[in-house]
Amino acid sequence: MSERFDHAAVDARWQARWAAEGTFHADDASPKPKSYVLEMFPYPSGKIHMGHVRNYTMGDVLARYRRMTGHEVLHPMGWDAFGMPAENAAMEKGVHPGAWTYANIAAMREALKKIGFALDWSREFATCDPAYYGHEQALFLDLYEHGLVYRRESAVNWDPVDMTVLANEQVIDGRGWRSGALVERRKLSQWFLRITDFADELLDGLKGLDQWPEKVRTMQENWIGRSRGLRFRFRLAEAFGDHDTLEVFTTRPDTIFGASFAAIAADHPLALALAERDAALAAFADECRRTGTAAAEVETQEKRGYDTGLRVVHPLDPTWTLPLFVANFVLMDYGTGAVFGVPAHDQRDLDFARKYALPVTRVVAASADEANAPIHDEADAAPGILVNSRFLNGMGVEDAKAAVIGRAESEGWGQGTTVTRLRDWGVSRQRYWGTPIPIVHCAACGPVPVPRDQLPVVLPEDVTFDVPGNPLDRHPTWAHVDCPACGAPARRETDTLDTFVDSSWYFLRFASQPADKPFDRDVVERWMPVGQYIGGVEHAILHLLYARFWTRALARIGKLAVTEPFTGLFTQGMVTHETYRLASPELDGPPGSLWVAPSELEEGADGQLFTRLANGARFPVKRGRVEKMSKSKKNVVDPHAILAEHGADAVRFFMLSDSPPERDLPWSAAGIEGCSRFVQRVWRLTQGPQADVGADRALDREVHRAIAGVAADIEALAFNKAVAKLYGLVSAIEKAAPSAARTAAIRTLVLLASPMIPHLAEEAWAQSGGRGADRRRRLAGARPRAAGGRRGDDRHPDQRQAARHDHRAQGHRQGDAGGAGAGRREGGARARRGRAAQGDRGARPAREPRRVRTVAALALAAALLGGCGLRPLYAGGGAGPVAASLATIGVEAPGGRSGWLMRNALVDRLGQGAAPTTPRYTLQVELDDSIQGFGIRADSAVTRERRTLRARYRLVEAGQVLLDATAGSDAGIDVVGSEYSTIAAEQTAEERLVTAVADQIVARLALYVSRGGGGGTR
RNA sequence: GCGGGCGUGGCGGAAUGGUAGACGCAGCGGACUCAAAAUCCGCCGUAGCAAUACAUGUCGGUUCGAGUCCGACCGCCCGCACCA
Repeated sequence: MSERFDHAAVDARWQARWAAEGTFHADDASPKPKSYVLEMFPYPSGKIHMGHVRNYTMGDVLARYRRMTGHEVLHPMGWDAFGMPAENAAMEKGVHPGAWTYANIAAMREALKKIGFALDWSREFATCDPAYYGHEQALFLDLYEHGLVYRRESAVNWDPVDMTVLANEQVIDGRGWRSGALVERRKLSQWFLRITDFADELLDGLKGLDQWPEKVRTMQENWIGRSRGLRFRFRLAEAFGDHDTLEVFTTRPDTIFGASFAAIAADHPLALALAERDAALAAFADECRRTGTAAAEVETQEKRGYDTGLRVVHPLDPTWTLPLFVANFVLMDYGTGAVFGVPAHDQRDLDFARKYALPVTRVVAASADEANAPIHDEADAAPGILVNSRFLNGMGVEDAKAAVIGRAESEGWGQGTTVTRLRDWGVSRQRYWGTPIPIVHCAACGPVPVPRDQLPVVLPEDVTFDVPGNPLDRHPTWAHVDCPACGAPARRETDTLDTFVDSSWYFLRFASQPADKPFDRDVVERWMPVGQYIGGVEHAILHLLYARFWTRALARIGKLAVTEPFTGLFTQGMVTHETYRLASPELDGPPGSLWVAPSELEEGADGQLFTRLANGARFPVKRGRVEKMSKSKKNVVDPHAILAEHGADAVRFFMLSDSPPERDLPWSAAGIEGCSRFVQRVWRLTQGPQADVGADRALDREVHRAIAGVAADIEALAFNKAVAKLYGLVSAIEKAAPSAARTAAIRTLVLLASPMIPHLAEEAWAQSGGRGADRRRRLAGARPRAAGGRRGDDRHPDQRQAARHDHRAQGHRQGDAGGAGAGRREGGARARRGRAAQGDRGARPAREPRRVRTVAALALAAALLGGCGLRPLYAGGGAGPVAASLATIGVEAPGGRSGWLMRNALVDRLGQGAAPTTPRYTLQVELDDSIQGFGIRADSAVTRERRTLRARYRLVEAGQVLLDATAGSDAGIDVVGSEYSTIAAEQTAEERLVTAVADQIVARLALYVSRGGGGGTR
């Protein structure tokens, strides 16, 4: 027997059934808790690559897991279909961008279906469909009508290769993010979205995104770059043309008496005006512009300036003037494009001052005594008190800032303000393959919105790409329309929207897609926000910031109540692969042609790698670094071939194995083979001999441990750990003799592994369904057992148990004990911050109320005790006689974890900060700790463990035993509630048991002591 | 320069402050087989016959106990970068 798992047949069978039965359709009207799991939708380049497979597998495991734990899951897929590659293909191959795109979509859709993702394909759409972008045009007009869209002439980043404008976010090191070409500056009339209006909101909103990676939040914070300071005007000593003042911005108004020069950017209006009369200045400014963007080595660039000869008047002393420079380090884009320099406290200003022999005056010092401590080559940025600063002397830096701002405002020469690095979002693109901007330009009326009933403005099909530039511009008829306002001949806007607009709201359209409007608000609000969003960290700023902005903009204009679109964000690592190069010193020179693809490798008997050249000769190959898969390095592995060979389940499993999901995953042939073996092992278990009778307590424990561990790991998106636990469970089952317990364990294994290897799981489940007690027909659509019935008490079973324990133990520190336990668990939860996969409404608050309820239960227990007439034995408080006696007891506990916990618990309860140095009494404690499994095995669902801790303790004085007694407690651990119900770690139970037993012991000791020590030993 | 992250076997990586190296890969030995594939069993940080000792980048500290917490340093990765 031991037939091998036939992945080709099984994969196809279940994929067809899931599609036919609509297994993964999300029901908007479901009463179940909603869970929206989303992976960043792909650009339809034509091929799926391993990065896609990894990304979507992670989301899929989570979606399937959520479905099994009783959630109504929305897990959609679509296509980010506008963009330049389609136009490039049109230029290179002569195909229409639309035809190219849709062909790619078809190919990629089939590929994704072969991996068996639990997607709701009924919601699929492509952003290049007028049925999508028409609604986008409507939303654009909504924003336009609310003043969040405007048009202005502006210097733009022009990509000369792609012949389009780029947003600041798309310029990387002075180059286009896609083409890599050096970006030029041009003046164009552009449409802008007022994202800067939302800078504060977007920044402040980050604080609430505690399930986002810290790194991404920091990147967005830095990108928005908010700084507070003073904006004020210098008066020019002599006016120049229209210019009689100069506005500057500073974050250090406190240092204003340390100013020794003012400087403006080469593009500053005043600099431009001056340059018209001064050829040398014009030349200098040109030079600044040239080096301005291109220089990556900005840090090393020399600080240079050009003295304009003008002087500005110090705002706090009309007799004091400063020279005005044009300087290469001043940016027109930030603040006002003008600064004043304080050399003593800013390195850049110091370098500049040294070069041009400007005065350096210290105005902040550690103390008044050091007011004239010299500044050498390093500016002093340390905080301190103000010196050499007239009315500011003696103030702290913050006080001085406030004082200067206050004075500026009262005297009217400046005001406190906030400046951000963030610019408004330029969305105009001179491209064909994008969403047409729904505006008509009329000579008489100006820009006029296209009336709603004329939307969508559809792209013309008959376009040519034989010459560079925008085909819409040169289309013979498309742009020529009558003005919607006055009827006169007018011209359509021929720019299209940045494709980042398309991806700024697609998650809303997934949640609701009526034909007549962008989305149905009620339905969207049922699903949103996305509970878990998964994608690459390369979108940390652009896409994620724009999507947050767009969502907030819709909220501001009253279209939506949601402000943050993504509650949980996870950024997964890349799939990498070893690289291989021809090993030849003489060929080491020119890069590019030396890479060897893995498929071209052969391995010699000695382990040496080589490749066959065209003439059949062997050529040695050396291993290179492990790098991101890329065509240029030839280290790409095509998912199609791997899927065909190993099947979807093995590939999925590999994507989750070994590396933590946030880190890079090195692809290896050996690794995927290992996963194939695992799939076959699981299959063999399901096909092997089964037994109907017989218990196996040890195996039960392994199963329970696996259920708890796998569930917790999936929740935390720690897939590699869940995989390891499944391996462990498989090993344990393989080693166990046939029994009813083992048969049940195999069924549990299938359930546990089903989110990862769904095809095998469905097949095995269907096979066993005929004989098992549970006749659910479709595993993927399975409802969790008893999920509804357990909602009434979402505390962990252990905690219910704990409450009973404390009741029994009659402890006097119940609150402490319970509180400490809860606090520890919370700490652990925090440690996994940002990964806890519980962003959906309803799920997240579980932790807090749980703790509150536990504490409340303990308080109730204490109150009941009081009502029974029992009074605390420590009536005298910490200074009472009982307490004093207890404090003289030295504790001897056994080693090991339980021993230490017990000793600490006792020392704590005996009122000792630490063990007494000269104990009068000795408390000897022995511990007996055991765990037993028990439970109802009938449907393998309800099974419990019981952990028991017993202590024998003796109180000894000078070798004489005064008291010899036992204490004990136990905890039930309800291991299987539904397939995935979580149990607390057995260690947690241990800690609670220790505290309970310690309470008993101390209570007994206190009773003994309070009775004067008589009363015998029992 | 600023911000963030990370240093654990041959490799990917485990480890609520509690037996470091789970699990996988690679490797070694064995079983089955005419042989191979597949599968199964065992070994697998370093040194040592062994008992044992030493081991989580380095040096300190906190703790009964530190890979984990704190401080300093070294190294690597990522992001931003003349931001006034």
